[in-house]
Amino acid sequence: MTSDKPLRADAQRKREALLATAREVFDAGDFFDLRFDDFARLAGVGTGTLYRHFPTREALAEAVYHGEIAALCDRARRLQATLPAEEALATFLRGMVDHIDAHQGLARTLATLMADRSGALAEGSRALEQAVTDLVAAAVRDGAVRDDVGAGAVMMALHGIGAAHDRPNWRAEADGIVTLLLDGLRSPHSAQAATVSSPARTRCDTRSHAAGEGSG
Amino acid sequence: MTSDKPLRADAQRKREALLATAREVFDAGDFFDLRFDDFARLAGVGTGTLYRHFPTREALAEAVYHGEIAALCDRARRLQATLPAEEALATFLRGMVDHIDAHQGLARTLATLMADRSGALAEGSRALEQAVTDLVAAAVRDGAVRDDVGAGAVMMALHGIGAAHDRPNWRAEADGIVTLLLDGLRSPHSAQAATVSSPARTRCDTRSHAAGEGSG
DNA sequence: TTGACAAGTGGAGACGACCTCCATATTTTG
DNA sequence: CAAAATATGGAGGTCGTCTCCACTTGTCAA
Repeated sequence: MTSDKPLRADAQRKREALLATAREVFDAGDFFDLRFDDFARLAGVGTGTLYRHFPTREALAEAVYHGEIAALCDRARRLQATLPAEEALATFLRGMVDHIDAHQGLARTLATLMADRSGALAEGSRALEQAVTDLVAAAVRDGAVRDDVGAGAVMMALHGIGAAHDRPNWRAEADGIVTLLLDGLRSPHSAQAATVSSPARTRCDTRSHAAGEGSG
Repeated sequence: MTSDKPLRADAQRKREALLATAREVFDAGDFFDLRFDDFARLAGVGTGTLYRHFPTREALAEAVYHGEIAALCDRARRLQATLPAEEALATFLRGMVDHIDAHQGLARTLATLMADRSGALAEGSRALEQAVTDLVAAAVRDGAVRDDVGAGAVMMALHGIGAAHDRPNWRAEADGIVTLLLDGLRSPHSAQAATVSSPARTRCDTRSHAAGEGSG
């Protein structure tokens, strides 16, 4: 699908130029402030050419995103090959935060795109998701991590970390959420799960509520 | 700023009409597919009137969002008043998932808006954030929850849950992430033994401790 | 090298959404 | 009731998006 027809030399060159420019603008976080036409001029091509290569803004974003994802998946694989499963997962997640931190603009752009119902990035995400799934699955197999919560939850959390890029205290909070995830994953459900939802405790509650939950 | 000048009777009526329409469209998830002008026609007002009341799409969204937030904050306060801190937090988070689940369209719209750098919703979010912060703080005071991870991380996770609305397995994953958060929050890092001193919970705690503490 | 065909280019201009402006209508006040 | 203040609505200006096609550039066979 990606290379059905070999591009002509100049076409390839223009395409690269567009991608390079896109990457820059992406990283600067100006992706949505820039008229799409100006984009072309900035890359030194005509509007027609821009649209020929990338029919929509999202298509362009997707192309940039693709490389990004590939790198991250690579990293996941390397970690999984060289570290114990649990540690690989932890390192990967921490690394994701570092990565997003180092590419705020890109993160912001991706967040915006993800929110769009276009789903242009959904496909690209799938690869990343597979990597995360593998990491979690390995940790589960090791018995280092509970098996009643899928990797999807972790993906969702990553999603949130990326989406919340503009929070003033982002870095600390992102680290916090990763910590919570990892601690939460270390199978507490077999031992202490009863703490909150157990009948034992509910009965005890009578003390405080009575008026409690009736009103949904 | 919200009510500097008392609106004229008809103005108030039009405003309500717009808000009602907005709420519908919001819930249907069509908020961004609809031409802003058509919005006016749909509510039975002219474009001029629409823009007079809500200068931008975001302003309109913010107005809708505001009521939503108020309701959620109310709920948080009620829970906090009637349940032990830890349970209040847990119930609130589970309830948030229910709420978002029941209002997918709204969730999607909000996610899109949040991603926008406009920050139009930042102010509205602040109230919700305060509510969450209070819930967490109370749980920390009770010793039911670790104190080295702020409420911000929880907000970020909620953000993610809302933002990831279009994942096929959304509900299960959202539940999963909440579970991870809650389990992660139950102070695994500072030993729970030290916290029994908290007066509010002590009386009741003896029982649940007896049930859950064995494995410490 | 050269000719001929395929592949690609670029920017003028059609299109359509967003928003402003003001003549007119409605409410409130004296 | 008249006048003043306030609000309405939609025609039309503005500006970004995207299409279209006359022209340029690359490729390949002889």
